[in-house]
Amino acid sequence: MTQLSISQRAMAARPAPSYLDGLNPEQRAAVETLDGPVLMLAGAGTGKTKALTARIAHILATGAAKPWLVLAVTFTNKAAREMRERVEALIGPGAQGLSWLGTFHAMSAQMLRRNAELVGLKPNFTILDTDDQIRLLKQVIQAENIDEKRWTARHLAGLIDGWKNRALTPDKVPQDEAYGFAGGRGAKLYAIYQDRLKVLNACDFGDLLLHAITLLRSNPDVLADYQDRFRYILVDEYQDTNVAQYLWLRLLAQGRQNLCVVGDDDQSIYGWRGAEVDNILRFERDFPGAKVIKLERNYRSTPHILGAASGLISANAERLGKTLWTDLPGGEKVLVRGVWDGEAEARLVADDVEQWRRAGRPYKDAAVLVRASWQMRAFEERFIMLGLPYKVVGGPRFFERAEIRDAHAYLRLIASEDDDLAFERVVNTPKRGVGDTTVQKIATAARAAGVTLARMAQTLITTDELKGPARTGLNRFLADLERWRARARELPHTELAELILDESGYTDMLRADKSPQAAGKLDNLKELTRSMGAFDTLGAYLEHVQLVMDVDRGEDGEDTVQLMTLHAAKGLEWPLVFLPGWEEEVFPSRRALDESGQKALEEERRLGYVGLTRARESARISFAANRQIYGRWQTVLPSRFIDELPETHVEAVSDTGYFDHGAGAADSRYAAWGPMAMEAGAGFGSGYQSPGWKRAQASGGFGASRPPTIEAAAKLVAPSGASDARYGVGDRVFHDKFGYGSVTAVEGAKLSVAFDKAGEKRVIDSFVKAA
DNA sequence: TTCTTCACGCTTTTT
DNA sequence: GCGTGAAGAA
Repeated sequence: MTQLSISQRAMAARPAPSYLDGLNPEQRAAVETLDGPVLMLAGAGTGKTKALTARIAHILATGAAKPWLVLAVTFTNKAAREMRERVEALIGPGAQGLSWLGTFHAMSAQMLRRNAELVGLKPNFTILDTDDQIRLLKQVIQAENIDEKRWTARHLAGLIDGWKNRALTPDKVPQDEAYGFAGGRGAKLYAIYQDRLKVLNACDFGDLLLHAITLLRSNPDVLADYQDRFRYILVDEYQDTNVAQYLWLRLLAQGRQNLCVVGDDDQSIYGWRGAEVDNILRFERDFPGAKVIKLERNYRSTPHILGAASGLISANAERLGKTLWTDLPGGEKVLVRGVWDGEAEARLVADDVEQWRRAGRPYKDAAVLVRASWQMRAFEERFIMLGLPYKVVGGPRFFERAEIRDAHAYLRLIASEDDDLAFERVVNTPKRGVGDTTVQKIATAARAAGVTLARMAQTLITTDELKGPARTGLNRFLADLERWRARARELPHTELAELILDESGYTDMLRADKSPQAAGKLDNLKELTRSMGAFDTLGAYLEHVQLVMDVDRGEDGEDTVQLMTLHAAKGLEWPLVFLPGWEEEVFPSRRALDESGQKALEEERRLGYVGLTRARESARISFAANRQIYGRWQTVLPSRFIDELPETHVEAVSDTGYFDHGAGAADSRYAAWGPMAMEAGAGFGSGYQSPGWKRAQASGGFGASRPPTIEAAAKLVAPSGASDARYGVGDRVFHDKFGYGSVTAVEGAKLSVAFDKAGEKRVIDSFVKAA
């Protein structure tokens, strides 16, 4: 008798198993509807994870299936970890043996390791990350004599990823798309790249899924085995699946049709990396007889927040449609505030946070969610100035840092000497006199002889092919590798890593580095050796980092304001949420709109919906009049999304204080916001429109090198005949004939102005007189 | 081989 | 405005 059936009997003895406690009728239906396909449409904050984990608990506890016969797929390792923990919390040891709970990629890798030969790989294949992928593609492009400045490896990598997301092998790439790269050689390069991967016994992330599909498609016995094995299949965040993942699932689910997918079409925000909202919109057609269960009761946010979010998302056309409701009390309206510029916005947010803190609330209950990571800088600067504790979530990932990748390359070389990409990465890091020319020489010879770089290097140092420092350096490098491999047998892998970093001169190189980042890099390497300690062997560690590009650094529990992108915020929640930068061009992002038009606009809107629904008690949107983007000042307009928020749930407030023009403004919502009113034609008083000068922006404005100041703006809107209005160097001016310019010198009433368009300087009398 | 200088281009991000 | 990356100089 297994432990499972004991706990099962214990469960059966009780009328209502505890994992069903506190579930509402819809959630309960989602848990207990076990036969046939199920689509759980779960709006934000409706207890989706709770229902999903309870469903797994239910399957296991009722004995419907053994844990190893349940396939549960997520997108991120974090989600997989959380799911496992929560199922364990619900039913205890019965959850052990959930060996098929993980990400699409990890599950694919698991299948491939068992049957690697069937797709032309060896079972110990390596998994390349984006960086390896790009370096390999660069080689392919060079080998084909293509201008790599015109056609970058990064661009090609993007195309290939896109094709792989759509499960397109090189022969299936549509003609017109292949023509988009290097004059029609896109598909050919893709094919060459795939050949190179095979030679290297390597996969990129897309390959994991693609090879798994190939494995299942071309081996009916393997497919039948998995179809039979997986009694129940569960998929989290179904709205984020791409075509390849859809095909993967369809193959596996075809047998028993016991597929339960959970998602929210309104929270699909990864279209740009291949996610197809269509998959969830189409589910009922793909799986006839599917039961659709909607979770609409929200346990997270106040009615005002839900109202604002619902109003916004209702502007989208392609929706399955849900109406979130809550019986939580009213709370405050969503605040919308206009500010002068990004700095003022950061000041405003920081002030709010301090007030929140003074009211006895913790910092960690507040989050700032931005559209793009460059927006974080202003907040960080302000927070640092005030000594306000904050934490950037996401950002450059630990395992993608150069020093960590270098260390890994050394370790990979110890584990398998034929890892060419690793060899190339560190053969001259730190510098040992083995430059590009030498590496090229080795690579050409290795390719010709059909051996690995390391092996060819070994051969070449015995000949006279290489001379001087190159030969000495390479010789020492190879001898080092040999010695480390020998030590690897007796030394624990953490100590081995330290030894390698020391003896290779890598730590010395960083110590000699005077740049401020060097110290951090050394810390990161320490962190690396520490995190290796959690694994028994070097091999186990490397397998882990290849798939799980994240390290559990256990820094939870710190009381800090959370600063992150909207994308990173999905699945999280806070009582107080700031949503800055709601301006056209920024959010919705102009780039997204340029690239994918209406489709992108809807996705941006969903992003706004995700942002709003993160808030439990208070959501505070803000927008600026002037924004520094890539070091250039621009005037910006409030986001169209602000207009789409239902007024009944929104409170518009001004914090500028300087430009309160009240009822005269075009839209009372922006009443207090000077520049907007100006743009809208509300005017700043009769004197503003003086002959020849349509508009004089404050210092700053278009393309200036310093931010506009309130004082300068006030000066420029001085009453008519204001020939005495004084300008400062750097002020922006606009002239009918010459367009925008900036003041380079002031002499009495004469201004020297450099006009942007004309590219020349002109001296003009004063701002009331046309030049 | 390595150091220096100029040009370019720039979201979101997981595996 | 800044970091990367490629081409020329030492």
